[in-house]
Amino acid sequence: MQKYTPKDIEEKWYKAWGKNNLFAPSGQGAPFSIAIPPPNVTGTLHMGHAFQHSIVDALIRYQRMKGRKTLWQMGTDHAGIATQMLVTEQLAKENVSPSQLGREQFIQRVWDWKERSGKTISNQLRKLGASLHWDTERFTMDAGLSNAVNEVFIKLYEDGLIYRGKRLVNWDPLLKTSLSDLEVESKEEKGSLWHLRYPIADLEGEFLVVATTRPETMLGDTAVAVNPEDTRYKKYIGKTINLPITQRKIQIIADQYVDPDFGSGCVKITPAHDFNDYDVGKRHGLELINILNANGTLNDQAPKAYEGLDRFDARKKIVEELSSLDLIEKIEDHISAIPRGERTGEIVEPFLSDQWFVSADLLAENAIKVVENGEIDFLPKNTENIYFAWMRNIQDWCISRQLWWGHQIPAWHDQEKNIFVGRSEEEIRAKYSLATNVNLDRDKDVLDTWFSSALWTFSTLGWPEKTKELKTFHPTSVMVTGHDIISLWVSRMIMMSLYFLEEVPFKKVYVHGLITDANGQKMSKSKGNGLDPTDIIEGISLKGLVKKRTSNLMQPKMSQKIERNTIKEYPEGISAYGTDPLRFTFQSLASGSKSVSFDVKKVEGYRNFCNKLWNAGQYVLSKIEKKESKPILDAKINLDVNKWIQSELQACIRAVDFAMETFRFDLAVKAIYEFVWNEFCDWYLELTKPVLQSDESSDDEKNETKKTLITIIESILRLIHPFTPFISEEIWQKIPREYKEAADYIMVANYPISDSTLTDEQASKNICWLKETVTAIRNIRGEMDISPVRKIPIIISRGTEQDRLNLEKFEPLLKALIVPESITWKEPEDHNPLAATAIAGTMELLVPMENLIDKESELTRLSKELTKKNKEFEAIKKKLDNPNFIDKAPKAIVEKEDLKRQRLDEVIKNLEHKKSQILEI
RNA sequence: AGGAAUGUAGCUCAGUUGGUUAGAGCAUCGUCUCGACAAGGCGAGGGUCGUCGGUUCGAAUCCGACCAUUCCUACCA
Repeated sequence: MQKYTPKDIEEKWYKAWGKNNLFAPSGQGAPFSIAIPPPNVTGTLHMGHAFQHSIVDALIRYQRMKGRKTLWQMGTDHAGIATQMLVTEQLAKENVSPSQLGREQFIQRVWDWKERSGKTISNQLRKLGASLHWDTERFTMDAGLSNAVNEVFIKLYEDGLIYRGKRLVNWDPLLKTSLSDLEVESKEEKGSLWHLRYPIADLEGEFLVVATTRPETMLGDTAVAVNPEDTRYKKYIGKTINLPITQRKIQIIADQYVDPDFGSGCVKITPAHDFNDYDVGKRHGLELINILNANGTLNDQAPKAYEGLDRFDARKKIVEELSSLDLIEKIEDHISAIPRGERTGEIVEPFLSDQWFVSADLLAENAIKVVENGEIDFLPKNTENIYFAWMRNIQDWCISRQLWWGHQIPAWHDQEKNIFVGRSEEEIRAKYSLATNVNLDRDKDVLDTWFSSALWTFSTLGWPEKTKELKTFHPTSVMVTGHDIISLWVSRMIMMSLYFLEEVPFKKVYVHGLITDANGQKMSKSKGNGLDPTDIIEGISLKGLVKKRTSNLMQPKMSQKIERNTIKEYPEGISAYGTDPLRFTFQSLASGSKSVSFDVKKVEGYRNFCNKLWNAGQYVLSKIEKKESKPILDAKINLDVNKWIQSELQACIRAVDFAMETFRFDLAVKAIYEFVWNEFCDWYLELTKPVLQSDESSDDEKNETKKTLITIIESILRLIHPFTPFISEEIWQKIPREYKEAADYIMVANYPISDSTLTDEQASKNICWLKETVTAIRNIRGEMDISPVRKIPIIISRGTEQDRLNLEKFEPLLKALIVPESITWKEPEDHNPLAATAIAGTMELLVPMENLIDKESELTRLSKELTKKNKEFEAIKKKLDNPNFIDKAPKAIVEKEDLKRQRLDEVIKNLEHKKSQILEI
């Protein structure tokens, strides 16, 4: 028999599905669509992607099997900054700089790179089993989407929602581009606070002390501000400062912004290099002195000695010079939040430059409404707080980037700095009747990548054309994403879709957690704790893993530590667990919590589960022969075991449906896991063995059992398919056609629907009795170290009439599961031998002690059992002794408790009796 | 500073609207080649549900305070 080997069964099916066009929307059901959060075209699949796409694929496959016309729209984005950086780095290895190459050639290089590497992520998604519709794959830079971007830009400009202006923006001096607020990360870092003495003009020897974390910015100071109420400084307001080094004179002004209790109560004002100072400057009409070049060096506004110096070298020099002038009061250690570019890690500077902005207020207003009124639901509900918080305090969005890779802004400038926005130079010339001697230059900036991503749900469906796809699949059904992306992307999609289509982009936003390592640490290259989903699917040696984690480190010093940790955590590397177990693990983690820790041990557990399912499949298939299908399929179901497992299956289907409706993927897979392993494998399969093997069971019984076996496993496979597509397809394909749903592939078979007529409570009760009885005997075996194959005599005592009936009915099954030497029924009044006792219901199961059972161990066992039961009894007694409980609690509860008390009382008396009997020996 | 979330077994997490003895996986211990499965079977141990108070007949669950951790937003130069 073939062993479960994920690799052997996973590779072939994806191709088969694709060949048969199963990824394309089909059928007449209500549309269900999801737009993939576009991965970076030059990127690779990371754990977050794998997690996210596993969830989406489960949703998509579930709805597809439910008969919906299902589209999972594939596409990638151009990731302006990340991709431009990457290609620049490649060029650097050839000792070529982008400027040497020129804009056009550089862009060509990026396209070349995209052609080469763009397939990596697609292939990884295929490996993951993602049932994406590849035929309509889109890319943010392709012609159609670029056209959509232009249309949106032009319309927003014409409607007055896009404007251009000189503003202070976040500037990355390495990339020499602006960044939006959301692309800047501020973290606390150690630094210094320099307290500078600024000499007051005309007052020899008097100073104002200002503090700063960036001394070099003093070269751009145009004022010193104090609080107007500050009595210490009132007298200086209106006077001037001789700004050291520069020899400029700057005013002392009064502004409420200054906190008199912080530091000296004096603040240097540098309007061109600080966001707060910018506002102060505006209020007071201060001059803006920009002292920086785009690359972070000082410009000609700085004294000659400083011109051309890098900002941090300038800082050192300023401090030295001030120090030699005795103008430094003190230097303190200081921790402050340092803003860094998300991609480059470079310290971002507030920088004065011409930029394009989307004014956000109007767009935000509508976007807030649709979430408030429930047109869009966030799941889990509280994630909408992130959305509201950002939306209600929205700032205008800086959309221009000084990059080459991206959508070039469709605007032209003439000599007089007039701006013309349009589809092309020709169109503009015609529209504005510009003479041929007017020179037009195209704006050099490109748009923020998120500008094109904001159109994603509709641009990928063909907008601005009124396509059939757009009509059918928009608004999309769900957006699945991480909470870190709500402001950056989700909110902007909502704004754009509302403005341009007057409908929401999606009806639901499911926000999943962030994948961390097994210790709850964020996975990162620099910590060396990251995992590549491909390595979990295909396996990797320890050596390979160490190499992966330690190569291209920003801090090579970490290398040894990373290696040690890796050896400790994965001494054997990672074995090839396969896609299905990885996917099942991700589902089990999707509980709605904010962060989810990923442990390879979990994958191992679910790999074992897949193995279990595999073996169960083997067992069932081995019992079914094609040629006898007729009597099997015609069989009527009479046996309790068969009715019971059907009931359990129905309950499981209901649980899965409920979980899927509420986006609790963890509960969905848990329901399946428990049903398959704990009921189907542990009990049902074992119970079919005596029926199928025994000569005493009739052909009818055998046939109905075979029928049930195959029915249940076939349903299980369809039930589990959205979560583990490959193993389910593999086993399902081996089931002879006549036993299964009419479909060529399980992927497009119908999803199981729960059928309440298949629920049989009496059968379930009876099987429950059987399980309890078996468990009780197994407990004695286990505790008494009696080998499971050794035959033991069993006496059943104090049983009810129902117990006796059950015993009769299930004797063959009991015999198979508990391997008794004999089973004897005794009436309560009969004398019982000394025996080990177990309780099932109120019935006593006795295993006579002779030669089998040790007195001491049985006493321990009885005591343990007694303690448990007594504790329980006390708790119930306490309740029932409370008159308030009897009075106020619902009758049903009180009766239930009372019944429990009676039963326990009986059980305890029996146990005590047994104990005293043994003590007497 | 403001906002939000989390705290349940050694670890990672479930626990629907308050109502049996608070569950699972992994880890631990004992035991078993029993014809699907040692990637397994069978059995066992392990928890004052962060702390304190309140509401209630009854609280892991509802309310308040506190402690701890995490995230987001804004940062005082």
